[in-house]
Amino acid sequence: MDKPPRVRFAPSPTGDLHVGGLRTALYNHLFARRHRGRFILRIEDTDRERHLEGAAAQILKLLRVCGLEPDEGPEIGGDFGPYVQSQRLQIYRQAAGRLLDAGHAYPCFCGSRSEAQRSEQQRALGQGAGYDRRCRTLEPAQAKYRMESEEHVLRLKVPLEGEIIHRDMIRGDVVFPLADVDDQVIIKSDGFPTYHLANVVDDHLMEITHVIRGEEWLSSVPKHLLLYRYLGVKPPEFAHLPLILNEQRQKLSKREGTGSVQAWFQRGIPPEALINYVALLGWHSTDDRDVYSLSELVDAFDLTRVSKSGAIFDAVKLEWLSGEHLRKLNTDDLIQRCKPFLKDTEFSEIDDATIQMFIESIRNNLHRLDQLSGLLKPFSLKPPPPDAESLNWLQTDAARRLLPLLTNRWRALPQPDAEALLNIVRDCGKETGIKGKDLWMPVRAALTGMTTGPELRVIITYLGDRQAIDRMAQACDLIQ
RNA sequence: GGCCCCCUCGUCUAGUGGUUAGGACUCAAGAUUUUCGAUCUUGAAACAGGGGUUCGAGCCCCCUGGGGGUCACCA
Repeated sequence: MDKPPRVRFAPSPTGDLHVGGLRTALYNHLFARRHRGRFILRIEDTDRERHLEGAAAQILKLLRVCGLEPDEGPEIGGDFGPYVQSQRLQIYRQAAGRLLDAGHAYPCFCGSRSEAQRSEQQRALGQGAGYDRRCRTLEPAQAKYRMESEEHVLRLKVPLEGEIIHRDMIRGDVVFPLADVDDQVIIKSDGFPTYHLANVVDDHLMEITHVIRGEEWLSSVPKHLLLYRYLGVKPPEFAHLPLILNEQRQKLSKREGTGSVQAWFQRGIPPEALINYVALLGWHSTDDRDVYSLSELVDAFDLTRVSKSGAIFDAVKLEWLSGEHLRKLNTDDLIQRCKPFLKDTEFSEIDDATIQMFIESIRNNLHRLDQLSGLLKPFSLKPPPPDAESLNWLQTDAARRLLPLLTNRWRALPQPDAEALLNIVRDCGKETGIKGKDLWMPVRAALTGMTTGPELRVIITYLGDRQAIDRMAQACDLIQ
């Protein structure tokens, strides 16, 4: 690469960041870092109706949480600002004006409603969709006159024949017959540009060298290429990423629970895991690796190795990866990340040392931080009544023999710490010939009312001998 | 429907003319563990179909089939 590349992530602020957007941002970021280029954030807010207050700030925040800090963008600055399209309207109008003067665009007075009806009719007839180009042949003088007083849009004058060849970094050459390309609106009647115009103008002005975006844009490439041509500028390189799909193999939307980045964070998937997972959706190195940190991704990433086919989002594998990352975190970091998920539990006030003890006892079981309260239930100081399975264990013959015996010996202990208590369990096991599950499950059930959970030693240590002995006694009463 | 893209285990993928088609998730079995996780070992599981080209095709070409995207004054 001769010059350092400049790439951008250009979301529209219409809601949450979704996982498709996150992956697009990630690939752009990886490409920029890999080639020592610049990663730019640009907000494409040309749709005034769908615009959502605060969405842009939220997107930036989430990118930062993921470690994808832009080099330029709103709130950040840079030499090519402003980075918000609604602040660049003058620029688009000028560009559109030049297109109009050069005869590559024309005003259209047809109005949106009648056009929508027409499109539907045409589609019903099996014709190519799109505008019927009624205004394309208006007298220039007359058109100009009407523009003064009538509401209108500006349309791109697409050649009626010929073809346009697009060379894609991922897909190779793609040929589009121009006869199938609509006379796209480039300036709306409210004076705002459409995506196509604003996008092309900005990518040029911001000196974007590589456009890396989702495949849903592939079919509008001819419009964009035409725009570059008519504006007299060299188009950037393009890479169209395969789509991320839901189980129905359709484009994943942010409306679906699995599609929302924020929803995953709320469930306690660490950002590094989401990044890692999403990186693997459409890209893989030649080695057999799956677990990557962001910086390892930067080293390994290669845009030309991105695959062409859509990838189904698999929450199960994401959660596995999440567990892997959670386990890799250093303890202090993990403690801090756990705290928000402890907030509404009975453990909200406990100290870091205890949290650490908790975490270490369940670390291997943890896939999402929102599992914390469930996993920690055995430590509860106000346990619910024993569950069905525990009850079964408490009613075994082994339990009936064991529990009273244990309780009495525990009571008799001068220094009843966890280790001493457990030694008694072992001793009783030997004496009675009860071993394995038969030995330990009744104890666990008596102590926690559950049949799963962390090591008993840790639980007893936390509960304290008093509490432990009391619970044993209660269990004995229960099975009498 | 037009145009465009895509097609290797259930899922994500490795593979660029000669491979027992590899890995990961999931699943199953075994081991280990005071339970469940976790861990280790083993196993099940795929080249959409049909024609070519070639000594030889998952890899190249064509057709069929299937999936998807797009056809807005939304991005």
